[in-house]
Amino acid sequence: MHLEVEERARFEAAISEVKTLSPRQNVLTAGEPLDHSILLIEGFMSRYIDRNGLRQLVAVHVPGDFVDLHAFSLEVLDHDVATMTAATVALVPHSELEILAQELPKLTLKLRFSTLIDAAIHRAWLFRLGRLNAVERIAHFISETNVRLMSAGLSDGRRFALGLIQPDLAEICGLTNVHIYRVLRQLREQKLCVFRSSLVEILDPEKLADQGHFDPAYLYIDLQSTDALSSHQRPTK
Amino acid sequence: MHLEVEERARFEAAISEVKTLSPRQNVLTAGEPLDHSILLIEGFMSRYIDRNGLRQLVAVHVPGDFVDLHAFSLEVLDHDVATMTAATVALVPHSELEILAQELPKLTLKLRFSTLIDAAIHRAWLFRLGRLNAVERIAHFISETNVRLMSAGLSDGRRFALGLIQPDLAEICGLTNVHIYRVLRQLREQKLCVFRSSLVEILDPEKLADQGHFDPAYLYIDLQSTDALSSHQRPTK
DNA sequence: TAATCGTGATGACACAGGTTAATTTACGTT
DNA sequence: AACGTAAATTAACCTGTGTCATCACGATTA
Repeated sequence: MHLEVEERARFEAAISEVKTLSPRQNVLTAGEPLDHSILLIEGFMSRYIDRNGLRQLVAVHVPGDFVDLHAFSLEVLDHDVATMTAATVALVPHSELEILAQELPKLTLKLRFSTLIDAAIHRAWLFRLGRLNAVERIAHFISETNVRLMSAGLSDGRRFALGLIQPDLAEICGLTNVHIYRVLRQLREQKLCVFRSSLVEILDPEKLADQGHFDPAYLYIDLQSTDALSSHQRPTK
Repeated sequence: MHLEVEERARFEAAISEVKTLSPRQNVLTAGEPLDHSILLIEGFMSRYIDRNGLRQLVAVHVPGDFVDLHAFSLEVLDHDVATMTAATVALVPHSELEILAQELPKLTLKLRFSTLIDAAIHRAWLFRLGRLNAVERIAHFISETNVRLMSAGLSDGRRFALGLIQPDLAEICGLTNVHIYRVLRQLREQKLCVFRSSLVEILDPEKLADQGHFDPAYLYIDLQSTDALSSHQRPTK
């Protein structure tokens, strides 16, 4: 998301607190009332639905993402939020967002746009779960994550660090962890990609995207200006 | 969605055209630029992703829904839109929505809220596809639709008209139409619900919701004020 | 050093749901 | 009334993924 100098300054001033979170930590629970939203600065976080012990991830967040901007209007979330890796987050009070909305209508538009992309990603995930088989689902997810991380300056298009383990992939793709293992082995043997918890290596990005029926259009990424919201927090690369 | 008298009047004035659409008609295609949004007044519509002939529904719309309000900010859609039954729709130019947003900030909030609920429904669908088996998926979908139609005054909680056929259910639930038939038969035999294209009859709403792990919280329906946006177009209830 | 625990790696087996194909029913059109 | 087409219904068979159980490995912790 590209911010003007003034917008960025004003936005940073709205941050009430910067926190470090430990990995695998529950951060928000469905139903609790919220008065602030979380901007992810470093690390990976997830949003998931847990009903009767059945867990389904509904989003994976990368640095630069607003994790729960939708809580601003909903007031109460319909899902839980957790860290996947250690993470650094900035908290922005809803009261500040309200003021920001009045002062900088253009920034508000950009924020709304980001929640709409969040929904577009939901839809791509629906397609993934509804119509792709196990190998295709993983291929789709890795391709999507690769593009999002490229846009955040955290992937060169072939290699990136990702804090996810096999059971995470299972909860993302609606599969069991035993089967995730089979799929990863297959992708390795086909020389499409190698997934290790700490590092993902894509050997053939194009074939992988093909296999996952992946087309990045729904991410609405302007490939000209790929600086993430948080890029000022890290050495821009 | 509850609108004040002034809001409703102003909103109706923003409508540029009311159209009747025939059933099973494609209305919008992914990627085409849009300058207006569609409010569904009567009938049922769907949004779906079609990639390489694989079709997955990502939303079903009931009267009172804004079908593509998100197009207002995205400008281009990531999915197609079609009618399921014959339908009446109102077109609202984005330019009018822009003006509306400035004149009536409260209405804008309400509209944003409705796009957030749209996303919350996406998430419930993700859970459905990722974690429920065939019978549970159908039970979940029918329970959800029942609640939404109740809120629109189009279901009494046990019976409602729905223009969906078995292949639609397949594209909603990520199954094949052959298997949909098996599931519907099972639900019939278990005396939970009877699905006919023209009429859905829920014999045991509570058991059906249980079976589908359905909890309506994510619909954010205020059971006190259940008038739909379009309710002024029809005799209420 | 041992003990514990989370993660990854495997195999054997079971079954939910897909595939294919055929038949029947419903419905709109001429 | 006759026709064509799409939907519903059904059966036989197959396969992708789940289930269950075990083992190996490395990282913590006692």
